[in-house]
Amino acid sequence: MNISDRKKKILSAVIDSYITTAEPVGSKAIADAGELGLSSATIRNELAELTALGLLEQPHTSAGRVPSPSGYRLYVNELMERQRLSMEETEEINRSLQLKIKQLDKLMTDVGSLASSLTSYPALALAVPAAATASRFDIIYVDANTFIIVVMLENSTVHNKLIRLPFSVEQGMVARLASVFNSSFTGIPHGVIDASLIDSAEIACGDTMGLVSVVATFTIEVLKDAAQGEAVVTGEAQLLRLPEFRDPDKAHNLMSFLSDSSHLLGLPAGDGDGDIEILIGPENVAAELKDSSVIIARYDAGDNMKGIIGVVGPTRMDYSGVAAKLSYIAAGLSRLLGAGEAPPGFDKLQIKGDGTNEH
Amino acid sequence: MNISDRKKKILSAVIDSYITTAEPVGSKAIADAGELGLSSATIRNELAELTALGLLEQPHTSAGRVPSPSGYRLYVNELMERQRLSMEETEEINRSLQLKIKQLDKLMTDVGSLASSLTSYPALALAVPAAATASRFDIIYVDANTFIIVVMLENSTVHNKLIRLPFSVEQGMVARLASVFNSSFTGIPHGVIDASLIDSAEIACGDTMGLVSVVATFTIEVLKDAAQGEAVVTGEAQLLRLPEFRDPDKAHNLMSFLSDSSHLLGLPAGDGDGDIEILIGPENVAAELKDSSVIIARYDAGDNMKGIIGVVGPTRMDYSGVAAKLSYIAAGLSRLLGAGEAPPGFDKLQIKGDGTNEH
DNA sequence: ATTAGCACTCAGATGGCGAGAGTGCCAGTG
DNA sequence: CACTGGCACTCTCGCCATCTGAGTGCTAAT
Repeated sequence: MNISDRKKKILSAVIDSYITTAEPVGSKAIADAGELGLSSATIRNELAELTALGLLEQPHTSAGRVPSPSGYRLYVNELMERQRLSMEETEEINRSLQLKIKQLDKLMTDVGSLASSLTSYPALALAVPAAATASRFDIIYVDANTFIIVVMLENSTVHNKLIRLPFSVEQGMVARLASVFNSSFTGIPHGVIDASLIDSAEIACGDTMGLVSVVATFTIEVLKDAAQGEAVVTGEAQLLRLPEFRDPDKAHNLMSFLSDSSHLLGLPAGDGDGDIEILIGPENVAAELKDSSVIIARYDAGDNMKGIIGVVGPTRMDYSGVAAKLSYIAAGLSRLLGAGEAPPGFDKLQIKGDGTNEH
Repeated sequence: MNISDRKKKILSAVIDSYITTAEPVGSKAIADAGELGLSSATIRNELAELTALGLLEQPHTSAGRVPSPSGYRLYVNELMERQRLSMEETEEINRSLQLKIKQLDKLMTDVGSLASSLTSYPALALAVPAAATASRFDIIYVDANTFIIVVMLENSTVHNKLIRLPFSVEQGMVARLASVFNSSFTGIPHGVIDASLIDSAEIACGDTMGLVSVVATFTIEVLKDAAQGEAVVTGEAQLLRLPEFRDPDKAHNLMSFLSDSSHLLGLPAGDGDGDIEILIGPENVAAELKDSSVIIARYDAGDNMKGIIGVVGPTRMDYSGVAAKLSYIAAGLSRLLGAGEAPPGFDKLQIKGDGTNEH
């Protein structure tokens, strides 16, 4: 798409204004701003051409212009100014992250709510499926036929599951079980544990009741769960603040979609660290997101700890501000979690997304 | 409040109808239903008196009647039929609970979403503060100055925290640390661990770097967190389904209130198992809930595992249906978590809440 | 190439009107 | 005396017509 410099400026002006006001913007408003030194008539002509090019849209004949998804795309790809965070903002993020990171089990939720409160949009945080490999087992005896299996993975997360058996097991057996599991099933990637491994463990343990195989089944479940990743959404209420979601049905649609996290697990994937991906309106595959935008940033702190944080909002979004914040959070996460690897700065940030499926 | 039998029937009729339609109900509608064999004029007179008593309200002079909070209170206390769940429903709940309960760390969330999907209202689940006592420690070595402390509590929950030190520690030390913690700090209720205990552990361990005290500080934090209880809210999107929350501002208010779980931790408390508490409109202390109702059920599976599940909705709520479901879920939870204690049936259910702060 | 001017369009606000639902009250009835 | 039929009254809501103003596209002038 090759368009004149002046058109680009005008497009930017429309988008900047629309992003903050959510009102269609007219030629007069742009002329009055005085940035361009052109009369409203001239701008009107340009607006008409931009509309013909599909970069702007007109809600109705006598309204101002509104950016189309392709308009946003162009803006994001070429026009948008990279925003730098202020000292205070970066410090605040660093500080919050330091605190959050200490509680690994609530990490996702916490980082999500950090992102949400920082951007004022609903945020999503997900951990990308990883090869789940156990690094240690613990089995806690609760009563004769109940115990809890605690599995620590190589990615330093801890998972647990309650097991209830139809027969009773004495405490000593449970301890033996734990040690057998520790020697037989650690360091083996999920998926590789098969019947033969279980059999040999059973023999090693002198188990006659099929106990090992029962517990192994549970263990595999735990690993499977862990390998499946995790997704949380926070700050959904933020949606209702936005004029585009004053229609409760629209808001309800999107919120129910978001609250089923399985939808999110499918969504993104991909590698890279610190880079941003922006999906504008119809570029989203899910129908429920067709007139929303999603901005995601990847974090990556070694093989087993990586994922995505992002926000969801209307196509009218502060792309550059949100991208900057998310990118910074993701980079901070990578740095703090990864044992002292080099932190990729915001400068290295690359905006991805080619807009091939513009409509 | 002493009112004629006929008035009670009429009040019930109004409430039943209003609960399902959300429309003010008029005398004719009640007369036409034919349950009472009275003419609309008679019912009109009764309605006028019920309104004078403050049990009903009139949105405007020529509208039907709407139950007032006191009206609901009376209904809940005296009029409401206890609803029995169908065979299918109880089975479904039991089945879901069996599954959910296996993942202790996600228990709250899962039970919350069970309650929410069953009742079609936003649900809240909280674990009541308990005396947090560790039953086992594990320390996982990540690298020379990073490790994870895993604490298992007597209530069979597992917590963990990342520790990063400014100096390095060799792996052997970490193992020794774990064993000292296991012998010194297990079985001791949170709050009792003090400086002298830490000192003696330090000596037992031969620690010269203050390592024990650092880790102990973290441990106490974990215990403190655990003792503080946990609250989750699920299914907030359900609110938007309801006519009373079609106003986005109202919905936003309530949703933001709910999304800050600290508000909820304050709310209920109290003991009892399986019994229901209903807070109608202004009976709620929090201003944000003044025109909503909250129904909660308590579960209690021994000293360390108890809490509350509940739902939030408009005052126009299916009190009896929701109460029955919550009560059943709570009882099931008590039964499944508590090691085989007697399950309190729905028959034993008591409705609490005296409505003293009616307006 | 730009701009001033002008006729035109259309969404949204405003106000009046009628329909309908529901009420309160009164007079009549078993 | 409790109940009912009837009636006048009230008030909301939806509908329609009107008006206003923002914004456009086009044309003619600079």
